[in-house]
Amino acid sequence: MNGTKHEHDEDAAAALRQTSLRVTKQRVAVLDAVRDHPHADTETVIRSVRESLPAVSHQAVYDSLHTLTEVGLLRCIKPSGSVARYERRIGDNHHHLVCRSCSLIVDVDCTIGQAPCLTPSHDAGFVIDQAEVTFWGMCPDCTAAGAQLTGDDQFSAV
Amino acid sequence: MNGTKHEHDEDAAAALRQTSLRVTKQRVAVLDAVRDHPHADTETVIRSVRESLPAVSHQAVYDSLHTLTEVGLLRCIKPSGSVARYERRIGDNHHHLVCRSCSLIVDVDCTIGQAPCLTPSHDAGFVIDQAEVTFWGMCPDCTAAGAQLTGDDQFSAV
DNA sequence: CACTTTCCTTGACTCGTTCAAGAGAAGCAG
DNA sequence: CTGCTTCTCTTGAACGAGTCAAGGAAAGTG
Repeated sequence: MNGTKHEHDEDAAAALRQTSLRVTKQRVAVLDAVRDHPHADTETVIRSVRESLPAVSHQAVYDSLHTLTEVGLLRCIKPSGSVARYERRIGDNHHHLVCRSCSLIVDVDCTIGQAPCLTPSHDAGFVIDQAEVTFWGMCPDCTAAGAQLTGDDQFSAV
Repeated sequence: MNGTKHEHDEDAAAALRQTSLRVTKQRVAVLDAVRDHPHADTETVIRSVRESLPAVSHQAVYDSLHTLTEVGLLRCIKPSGSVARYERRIGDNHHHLVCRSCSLIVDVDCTIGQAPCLTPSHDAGFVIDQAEVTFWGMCPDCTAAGAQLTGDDQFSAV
């Protein structure tokens, strides 16, 4: 295992110093939590942060996630039917594969060429700045387990 | 103006009869409401339905939207930061352009070829059944008005 | 028309998220 | 190092889209 807790903290602190944000232990812990739990939801981040800082308020985590997303240190994704999830892989506009059964999210790189689907057939006069692609399906585990879609999944899916 | 209220009702009723669902005036009204308000949210559907059926409960509308989506008469979309929205254009897996400023949603047809982006660079073993593409940007009106993104928009956007 | 099954009404409730006020700490100037 | 200013965190209440549950109403069937 390379990458100690301390190195993570240093890395997170350095990232924070490059913004105009203050370096607080809460924010460092939130950045580390998201690094350790890819595509984590807020609840997971809160639990993870509390392992090192038992007294953090949920509001501090919400605030940190918002602020860090605003300055570009985190990216927020919200697949249909899911709560907000955060990731530290930013700046490459990669896309996501979401399991309809267990909500597992996996990163996928751009599909065709380097700017896939960035040109809709007509843009209706819009100034487009991002194309977000979400692939829906079943992850290997759920496929193997023969998982069936629940009514709710079907509803929120299509 | 072609397409009277009565014709719409007949059309909606016919669509319902092709499923195993009962034809109720609430469901007919919901179908008509979604036809009349493309990409309408639930609140809009409720208001629209109450123009002809003042006494419908919000629960009846929620139930109808769910059921109609399940049987494939409606499609539900939920862009990040937006509530659920419904549309009657189904079966062609078209995509959406969303204005970051006013939340206007516009349909766009498939982009490259007929099955755009349906093949991620690696599928991580997933069985993929749908690729959902959302284009984010600014609609013509907001661009002309020089609308700036609010902090909140920026947050939920990237 | 009577009966069965599905659907709608009513009203309470959940859960993720946000709001607001005041206490606390980060960073800077001296 | 010390005090000051400003930003950040804690506390606790509130919000809103959506859901749950029980009983009454209406659609479809024979």
